[in-house]
Amino acid sequence: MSEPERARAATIFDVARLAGVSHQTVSRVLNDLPNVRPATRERVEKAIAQLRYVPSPAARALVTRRSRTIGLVVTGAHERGPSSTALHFNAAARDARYAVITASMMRTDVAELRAAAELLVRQNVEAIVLIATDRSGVDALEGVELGVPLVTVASEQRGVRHRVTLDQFAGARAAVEYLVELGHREIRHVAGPEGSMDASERARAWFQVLSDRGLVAREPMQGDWTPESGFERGRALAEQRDFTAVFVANDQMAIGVMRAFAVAGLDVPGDVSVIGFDDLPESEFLSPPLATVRQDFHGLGGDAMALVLSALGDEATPDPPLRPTELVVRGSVAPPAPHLP
Amino acid sequence: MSEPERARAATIFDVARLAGVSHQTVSRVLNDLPNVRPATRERVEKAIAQLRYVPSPAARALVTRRSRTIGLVVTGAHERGPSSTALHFNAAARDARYAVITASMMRTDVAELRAAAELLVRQNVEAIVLIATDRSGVDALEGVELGVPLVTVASEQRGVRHRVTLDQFAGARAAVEYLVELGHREIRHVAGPEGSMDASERARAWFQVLSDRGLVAREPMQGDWTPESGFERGRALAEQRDFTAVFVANDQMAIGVMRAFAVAGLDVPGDVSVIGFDDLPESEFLSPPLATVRQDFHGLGGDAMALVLSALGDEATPDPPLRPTELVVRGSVAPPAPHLP
DNA sequence: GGGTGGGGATCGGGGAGCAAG
DNA sequence: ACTTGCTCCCCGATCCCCACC
Repeated sequence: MSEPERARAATIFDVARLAGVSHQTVSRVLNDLPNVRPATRERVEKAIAQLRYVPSPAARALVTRRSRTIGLVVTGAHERGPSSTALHFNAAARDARYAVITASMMRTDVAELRAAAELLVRQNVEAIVLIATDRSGVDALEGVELGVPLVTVASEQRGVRHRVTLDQFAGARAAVEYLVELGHREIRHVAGPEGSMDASERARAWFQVLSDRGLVAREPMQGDWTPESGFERGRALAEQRDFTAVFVANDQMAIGVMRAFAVAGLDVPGDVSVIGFDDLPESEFLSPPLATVRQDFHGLGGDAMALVLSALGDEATPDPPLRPTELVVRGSVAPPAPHLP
Repeated sequence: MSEPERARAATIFDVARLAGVSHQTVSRVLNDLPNVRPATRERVEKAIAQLRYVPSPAARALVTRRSRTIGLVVTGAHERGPSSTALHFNAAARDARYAVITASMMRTDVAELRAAAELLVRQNVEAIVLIATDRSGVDALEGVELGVPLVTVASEQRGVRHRVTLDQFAGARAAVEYLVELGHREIRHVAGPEGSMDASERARAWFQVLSDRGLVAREPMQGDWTPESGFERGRALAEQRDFTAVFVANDQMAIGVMRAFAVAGLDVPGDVSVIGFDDLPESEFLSPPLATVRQDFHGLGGDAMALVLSALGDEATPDPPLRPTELVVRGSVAPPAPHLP
C-alpha cells in the first residue's frame, strides 16, 4: 500500500501545456495583464477551468509578499462587544474577498499579543486588525513596527493611528443625563475593570455629567464585567441605600446588580433605577426590562474593514467617524420616589 | 521618497551567519533533527532568539506542502454555542501551533457554506472544521469531496464522518426527568427552530421522557432561539395554563418565556417551573435564577482540535466520546403547587 | 509594435549528496 | 561514528529581459 498520495495539484505549467501557450502567458492571464489576445486568454481560461487549477497561495505569497489575508487579534473574546465586532468584521472581510486569520484570546497578555501579531505578520497578512479591550493591549501593538498597517478597534485615542470605535462617551452621557432629568440626584456607578478603555470612557462620562450638574459623584464601585461581580457590588450598594439610581457599565453586571437588589428587597425601579450598557438580546425581557445603551457592532465591523481597505490603498475611504450609540429606555428606570433622599 | 519598504524579516541565512554555522545546521535545529551537538544547537537557538527569527510559513508551506493552517466554518455565529465553541477551538489550535482561517456566518446558506469551504481549500488549509447548527449545513459539506479532512461539530450523526459533540440528548433528558421527579405531569416544551440539530435532540429527549413515564406530550411550541420568540410562545402558554412546568430549549428563550409569565401574573416557580438550556453567565442572576443545562464548550473546542490532529496523523488520538452536560438546578423550578392541575 | 515564448532570477526554506574535520 | 559545511536542486508562482513573428 502506497501513501494515500493526494493528487498533486496542477501547476501553471500544466495549464500552459494544455492551452498550448507558455507559462508566461498563463501568468499574464492570471494577473490580468494587458497584451493578451482575447482568443488566447480564452484558451487559457478554458484550460484553467478544465484542470480546476488554482494558483498556489504559498508560492504566490512567497514571491509577492501579499496574501489577500488579514490578521485579526481579539482580546476579551468571550465578551459581547469584542466577539460581536469580530464576527461582523469577519463577514465584511469575506465580502471584500479577504481571508481572515484569527487569534482570539480571553485576556490581554502583552507578550502573547505581540507573539500572535508577529506570527500573523510572518503569515504574510496584509494588515492586522486589533480588537482591544485594554489600554495595554493597544500599547502592545502600537509600540512595535509590524511592517503592515494596523487598524485598532478601541475606545481611546491615545497614540492610536488607525482607529474605529463606538461613541461610548456619548452613550454613557446620554444614559446618565436621562437619569438626572428624571430627577435623580444620587447616582452611583458600577464600573468595569481597571485598564479597560470602555470602562473608563463610561465612568468618565458619568463623572462629567454629575460634575456639570453640580451633583456629588461618589466613588464608583468596580466590577469585572461579569454578573457575579455585579451581584457583589449590588449587595454592597443595597446596604448603603444612599442613592436612587445606578448606572452600570454593562448589562451583565446590571443583571447581577438587579438580582442583588431583588434579594435585598429593593424594588427596581420603585426604589432604585438601574441602567446598563450593551443591550444584550435578553435585556428587553428581564423583569423589569433593562434600560441600556445599544451599540452598532455590525457597523463597527464594517468600519474596521473599510479602514483596512483604505490603509491598503485598495480603495479610498476616509477615516470613519465615531459610530453613534443609542439610549434604550425601559422599565428599569423611573423618577425617584419622593420619600427617598 | 522611496517605497515604505517593509524591513525584510530575518532569513535562515541571517541566523546561520550570526551563529557562525551553515544554513543546513540551522535547518537541522529548526526541525529537531538528530546529529547536532548540544553546544551548537544552543548557539543557533540563541541566534534565533536574538534575531527574533521565525521561519516563513509561505516558504515552508511551499516545500513541505503543508500549511499548518486550518479552516474553520461557523454557522449560527451569533449564538452562544457556536461562538463559544469557535473561540475555544481557536485557542486550542493556537496551542498546537496551527493558524486558523475563519469564515463566520449567521445563517446556514448551503451555497455560501460551500463557497466558503472551497475558498478555504484554495488557501491550502490542511483540514476544515465545521461548526454546524443545521442539518443542511452538515449535508452541504459532507456531500462534497474537499480533498482535506473534515471535522464536524454537530449534534447528529447522520452521515457525519468525523464528529465531536456534546451530549444534548442526555442533558435534556436529565432536565425533564428532574421535573417529572419533582411531581410535574404536564410539562410543555418550547423548542428551537426547524432544521436545528440541537433543537431536535432536545425535543426528542423531552418527548422520550414523557413517553416513558406515560405522560402526555402536547405539541411543542417552536421558537427561533431569540428571547422575542420565547416571549411570544410564553404568552400563548400563559393563556392556556394547562401545565405546571416548561422545558425551554435555550436560556434566551426561557428568559422571554419567564417575562411573558411575569406579565401574565404567573409566578415562577410558584405557579410554573421553568428550565432552560445553555447556562448563560447571567442565568444564575435572574429573578428567579434560571435552572438550566450547562455545556462544556471549552472541552468541545479541544475535542475538535484533537480530532483534527488525529485526522492529520500528527498524533494518535481516538475519536472523542460525547461530552457530558450538567444539570444546574436553580430557583426557577419547584414541585408543582398542589392546587393546580 | 502588439502579442507571445524562452530563459532565468527570485522568494525562503527543505533536503540530498558528498567531503571534511 | 558523529557532526558540520558546501553545493545544488526543489517547491510554484512572479517578473524581467530579450527575441521572434
